[in-house]
Amino acid sequence: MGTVSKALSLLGHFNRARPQIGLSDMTRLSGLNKATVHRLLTELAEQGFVEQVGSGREYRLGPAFLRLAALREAAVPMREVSLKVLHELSAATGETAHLSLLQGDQLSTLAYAYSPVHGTRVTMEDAEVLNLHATSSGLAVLAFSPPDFVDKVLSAPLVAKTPDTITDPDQLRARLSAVRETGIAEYVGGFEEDVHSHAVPIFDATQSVIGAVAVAAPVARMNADLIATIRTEVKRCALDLTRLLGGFLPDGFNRENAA
Amino acid sequence: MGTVSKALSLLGHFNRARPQIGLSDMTRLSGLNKATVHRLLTELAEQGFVEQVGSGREYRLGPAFLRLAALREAAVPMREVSLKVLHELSAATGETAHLSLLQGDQLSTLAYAYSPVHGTRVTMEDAEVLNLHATSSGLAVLAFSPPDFVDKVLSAPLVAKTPDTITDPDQLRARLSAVRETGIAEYVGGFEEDVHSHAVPIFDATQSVIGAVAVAAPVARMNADLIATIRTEVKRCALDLTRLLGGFLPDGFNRENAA
DNA sequence: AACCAACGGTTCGAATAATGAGCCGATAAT
DNA sequence: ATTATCGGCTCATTATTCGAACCGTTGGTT
Repeated sequence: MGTVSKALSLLGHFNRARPQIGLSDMTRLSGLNKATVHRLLTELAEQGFVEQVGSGREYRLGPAFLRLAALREAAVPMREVSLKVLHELSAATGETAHLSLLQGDQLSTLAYAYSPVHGTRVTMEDAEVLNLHATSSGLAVLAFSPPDFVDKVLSAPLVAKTPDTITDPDQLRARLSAVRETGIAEYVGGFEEDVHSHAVPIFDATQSVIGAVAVAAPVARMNADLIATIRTEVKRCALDLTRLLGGFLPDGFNRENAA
Repeated sequence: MGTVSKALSLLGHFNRARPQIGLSDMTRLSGLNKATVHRLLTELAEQGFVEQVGSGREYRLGPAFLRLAALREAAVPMREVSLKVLHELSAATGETAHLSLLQGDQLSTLAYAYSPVHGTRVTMEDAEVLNLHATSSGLAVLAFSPPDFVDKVLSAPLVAKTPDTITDPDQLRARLSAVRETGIAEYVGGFEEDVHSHAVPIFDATQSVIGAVAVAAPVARMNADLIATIRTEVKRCALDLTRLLGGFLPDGFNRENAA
């Protein structure tokens, strides 16, 4: 791995539960040498990608990201576009809709929308990270990913987020081929208990999968009617999003099922 | 300069006018070797910090920033950031510094900092509300607000907080165009008597004005030297704050005056 | 007070990764 | 057909990065 990748991978250890990280912790998290981590953090700090908080000398994400995210959004108004579509989707289904993008071997939630119809709902947080093997979005993405990527993901240790998480690679592969048949992925309680979700992949201009749009509802509310509505709506929404973002369906994608 | 800094500095060449950059252009912009730039961009792309657009093969900022900016936002509240900057500003000027944000047709003070240098000082209270027509911060904001907003504010009854408050719309408009020229607003005794203040607007990611940072001093202490110091420092501080909060100066903003 | 562990940060020879001149095939303009 | 640029790639040279060990400090425990 190159030096730049090492530096950037340090940034991936920040999350909502761990917003600032000390040098020693970062050393442990990254598996790199302490001197190396220190030098990388120093360089990241010089460019405003991390900054040190006054006492304790821990590091946190820097202000540069606000600026660059604004520029990214100005160049590619993905978030704005998807929020609009997600609102429609959550309104049509009465449930929580979200869009997550593939980043490395995880999914990162870009946007989500709630429906005001029900008091109880599946809640999301900004930039939430989803596991590929534990979510319907993950299955949707994996089903249309290159085989070697799937191999890599499934050969790594698969964490059971709940008792219902599938951690057997063969079982997962069977699910993936079902997803390829129908063009839609389904998962019950794999990431959080009592959540039943459906997801459809979205693709970029090179016909590669870049993420998935999903609708998540409480298990208790899921019935045949709702399932039928969700499947129809999430498929249409995913197709819209792929098009709005300038993407194309891959040749193998089942258009009848998709539409 | 280290490799990581080189890679990160490449990202700085993206802006609104130049949202995507080809390899050769980036080579010229950065002054680095083409092979080096290519390798750095490839590594940045692997981590999602840049991505290649389908045709032309140009590079643009990647989706990773959306995620990291959301985390930064969650980790570092705006108030904390501005307090740090305001402390520096009050230390550099020896006077009271404050940041106020536009809320409706008033300004609401988000944060302020005192200097310990002088026994007498201009005092603030938390979440103090300032009138747009009676304060330097207000003039700074109005000067860079949309015309219809200015019309709305100036057509409403303008309260005279002191004998020195300007309540004549035409006179205020003249002041606003002076502010646009210089990039800094000045007001003597308009909100409280014996207070002389300077303010510079700050902007958000869409280049809209969101508030102003100001330094206020007792009239008795204001002299040519102090004015020069304040004008320099408050301009620099406002620029820093705009950047720290992820904003951009509007295209018409006089950068020479701003720096 | 003495001790100790953990912290952030630094040092320096050895190991590794970055560098850059030049080449390649593709594309597009002349 | 020629030429100029483009993005991308190779490889010997070289500069940078790595990492075990070492500081000085802090905070807790005995």
